[in-house]
Amino acid sequence: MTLCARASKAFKVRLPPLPLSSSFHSPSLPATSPLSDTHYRDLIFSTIRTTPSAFRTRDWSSHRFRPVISDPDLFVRVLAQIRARPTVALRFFRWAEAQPEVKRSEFVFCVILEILAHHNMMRSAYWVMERVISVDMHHGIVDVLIDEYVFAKVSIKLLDLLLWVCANKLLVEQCLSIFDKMITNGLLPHVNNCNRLLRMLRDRNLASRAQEVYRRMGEAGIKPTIVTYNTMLDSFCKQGEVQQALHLVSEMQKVECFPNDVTYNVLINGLSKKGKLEQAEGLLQDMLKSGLRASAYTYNPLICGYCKRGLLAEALNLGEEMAARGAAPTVATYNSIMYGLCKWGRVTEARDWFTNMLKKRLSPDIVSYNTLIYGYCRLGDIWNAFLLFDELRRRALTPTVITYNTLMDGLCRLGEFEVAQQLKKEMVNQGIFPDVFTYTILVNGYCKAGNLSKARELFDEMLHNGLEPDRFAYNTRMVGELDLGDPSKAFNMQEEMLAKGLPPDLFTYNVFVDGVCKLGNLSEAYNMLQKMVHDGLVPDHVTYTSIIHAYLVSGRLRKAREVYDEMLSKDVHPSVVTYTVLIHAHASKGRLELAYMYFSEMQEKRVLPNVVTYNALINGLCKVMRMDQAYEFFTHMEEKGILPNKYTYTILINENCNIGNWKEALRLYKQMLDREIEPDFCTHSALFKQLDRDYKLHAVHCLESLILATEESS
DNA sequence: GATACTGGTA
Repeated sequence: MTLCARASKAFKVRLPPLPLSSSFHSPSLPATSPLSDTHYRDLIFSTIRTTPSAFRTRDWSSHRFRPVISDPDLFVRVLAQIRARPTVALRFFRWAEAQPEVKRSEFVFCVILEILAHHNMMRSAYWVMERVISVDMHHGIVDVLIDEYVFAKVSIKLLDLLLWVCANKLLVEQCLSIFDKMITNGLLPHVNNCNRLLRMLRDRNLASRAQEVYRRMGEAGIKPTIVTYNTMLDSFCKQGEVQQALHLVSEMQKVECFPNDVTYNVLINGLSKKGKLEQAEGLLQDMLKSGLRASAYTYNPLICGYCKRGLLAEALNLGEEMAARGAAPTVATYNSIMYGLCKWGRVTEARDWFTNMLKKRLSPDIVSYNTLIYGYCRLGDIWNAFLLFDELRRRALTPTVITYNTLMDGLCRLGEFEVAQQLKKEMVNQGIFPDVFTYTILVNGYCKAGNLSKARELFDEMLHNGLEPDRFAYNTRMVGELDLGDPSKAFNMQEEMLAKGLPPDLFTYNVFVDGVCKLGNLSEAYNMLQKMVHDGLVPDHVTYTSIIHAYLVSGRLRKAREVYDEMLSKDVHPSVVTYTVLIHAHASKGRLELAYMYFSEMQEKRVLPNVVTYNALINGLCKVMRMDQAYEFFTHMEEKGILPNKYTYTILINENCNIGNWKEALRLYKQMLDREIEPDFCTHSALFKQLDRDYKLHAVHCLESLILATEESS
């Protein structure tokens, strides 16, 4: 008799009565039994049948049942024999599982599972199923259950249970395979388990496989629930396919499944992430009209969307509306607002919100801390960032890979590469492994610092660690090669990306357009522009700005203006960078009337000038020695809350030195020091270039007093 | 059973 056949009997048919052999009824046998195997088995069965109490006791080892568990075949039969007493069977099974000599087979598991399922002891069955997975026998179990060794009803129950356990353990491949086998064999999994599977696929960005599962559910006749639809909608939204999501909404309504609050929340989230905030607000109105309650899940994505776009006022309005509707702000609401403030450099205000959150007795989570750390890092305030890093640990929060990455980015921006690398070591010591973000941050940092070899080394380390570079990682690396190294390497990498299913996106094209522009190959840049349009991508303000910039640096101002006009005609909105490069080039070539024109145009279009824009203007004015106007802009910018930086001061110091206005140059120099703006080599050479004239003596005195001061202190 | 917030590229 094969094992399968035996098991089949064990499940479906009562075992035939076993012969009562010999007079050994007592379970207390001598330690060494001279009996043969067959006799021994008979003995055990007879004991079970005639002395049930012997089996009921927990002390199976002393009752000589130990051999049962090292013989799966025997084990199956013993379990089948006591199938009417599930608690005893379970206890025996648990005891067996704890014994080192236990030998398992699919059938042992199937019998105990079948007994438990039959008696509706699903909690215990769950535990058994976990054992099944931990000893990697689930494939065998699935096959046994599907091959009709137990009644279909029980099979489905157990397979559903297995799906559930696998889903809880996030074993996506296992789930897919069980789902597949069940459907193929006409055993329909419960819709809840299908939903769990869909959720897992969504979480792993396997949207197309989710669609496949959804399709097969439909074909097999598993009726989707509102949860199925909501999960699918979220999966589409996560891929940015909001249109497909909206299509599914009409599909679900056709089968009389109507959107609920979660449906709306998912769609509002999807639209907000795409930046379609007006449409998202429209849905919010629809939702309220149909009598559904808006919650933090509804408002937070919208608030977050507005914050990311820099529309803080709108975000705060929504926050008030939300509170007025009785939806209390959550930690995530605060986190979104803090992020919005941090992104725009307003970390002090973000800190105030953090304090407010504490006052409202909401506990900041790791996201709150990551957000504030991000804010400080962006401002170059690594000190406060590290203070928060300490504080979060005192609150018993654990830093995540995001915490480390944010800090490392902050360090790289300050050129503190050694500390960044040290932090990378520390995170590994803490059991947190660098991810693609970590490496992209470091590669970017080293590229920006001009250290291409270190950048290459880290990129290779990432590959060596089995990490799959994404678009960001490739784009970053390609910028490095285009700017510092070997453009052909960059082109090869683009091929590599394509082969990996990463077709060039807007960023990739912009990287290359800018790269070939910098190499002076403007016609090639135009070719690329055509190619990207051919690929269905729309050149944006960055693409155009690169080309405009290239014409400007090559001195072809008229051609640059033509490209600018083309950009406007294509309805691409110029950015502050577009205007700034135009202003810079025209102002520094003495074409101030055009520079002014661009400056007023940008303000009409509500594109806010930044410190670089003002520097460009001040620079142009200084060059034609219109110092009074230069100073006017210097005052203007401060009034608008745009603080001059070291370039602003250097430009003004330089021109004051040129015209021999040494006192004014010194005053500016002092002011910049007072404002803790670090002068650089250019500032100093501007200051000292006239030294060989009147103020050489001053410098000598200065040096002497320095020497004296040193001698006194030593 | 389903939904929100944090890090890297031009």
